[in-house]
Amino acid sequence: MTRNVTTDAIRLKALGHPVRLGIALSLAAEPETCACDFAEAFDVSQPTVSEHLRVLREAGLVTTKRRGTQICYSLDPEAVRTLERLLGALRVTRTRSRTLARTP
Amino acid sequence: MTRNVTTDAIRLKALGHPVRLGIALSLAAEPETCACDFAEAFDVSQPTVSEHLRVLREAGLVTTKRRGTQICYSLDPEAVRTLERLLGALRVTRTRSRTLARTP
DNA sequence: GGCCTATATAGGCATCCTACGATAGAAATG
DNA sequence: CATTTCTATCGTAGGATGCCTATATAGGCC
Repeated sequence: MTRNVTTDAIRLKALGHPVRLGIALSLAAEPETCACDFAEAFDVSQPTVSEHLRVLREAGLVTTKRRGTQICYSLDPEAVRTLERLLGALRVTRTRSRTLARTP
Repeated sequence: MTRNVTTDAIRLKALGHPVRLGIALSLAAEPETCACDFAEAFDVSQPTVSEHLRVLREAGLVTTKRRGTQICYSLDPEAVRTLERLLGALRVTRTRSRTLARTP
């Protein structure tokens, strides 16, 4: 129950950027995508993509695999599952506090 | 399918802070909590809590209801559901691109 | 109105983010 | 080894974030 709020927050923050979220969604549909494919897809420079990938990597959201000169990125399914569980914990479990319910 | 990536990113970013994520988790367990209860719970000043609540509010993650002098916050179940769907979209749908699979 | 409680806003300051161009590193290829 | 390709890192500038104290605002109560 006492989940690691800090780790979760780091991962949510990592996904909390349009480019990085777009990269993650793209990786869900197409695993093992090379870094070079993202620069053109999201209209940012190569160093910027590399930086965003670094954030995702350090958050533990993606894994890498070198394939020749290029480096392929994939989503870490375990990390995604962890976030899904977190979102599940955000589902409201009670409709209203009984103490507050008495107050008009 | 062309979901609003920007809105999703804003919400993920809003949750991507330990205090705000803590507030959200707290609200899931105890809806309609007054703002004043968070300051002591998270060991930050009242204006800081107010600022964090503003971020959650502007992200559409929480709703407010005035009760006398105090303002009670609740999670917006619809926003949570939206994020759950987003996380679902992050589940890897294919194991490997066939094109890439041929490359050693 | 005057006072109290709860919340929001303003101002200030330090830190972090994000973008870029330039450059360095790593692997394949000639 | 030299070159090419792909990726990462460096350096930096502008803006955003997060925290505080001080102050303003809103509602209830006497």
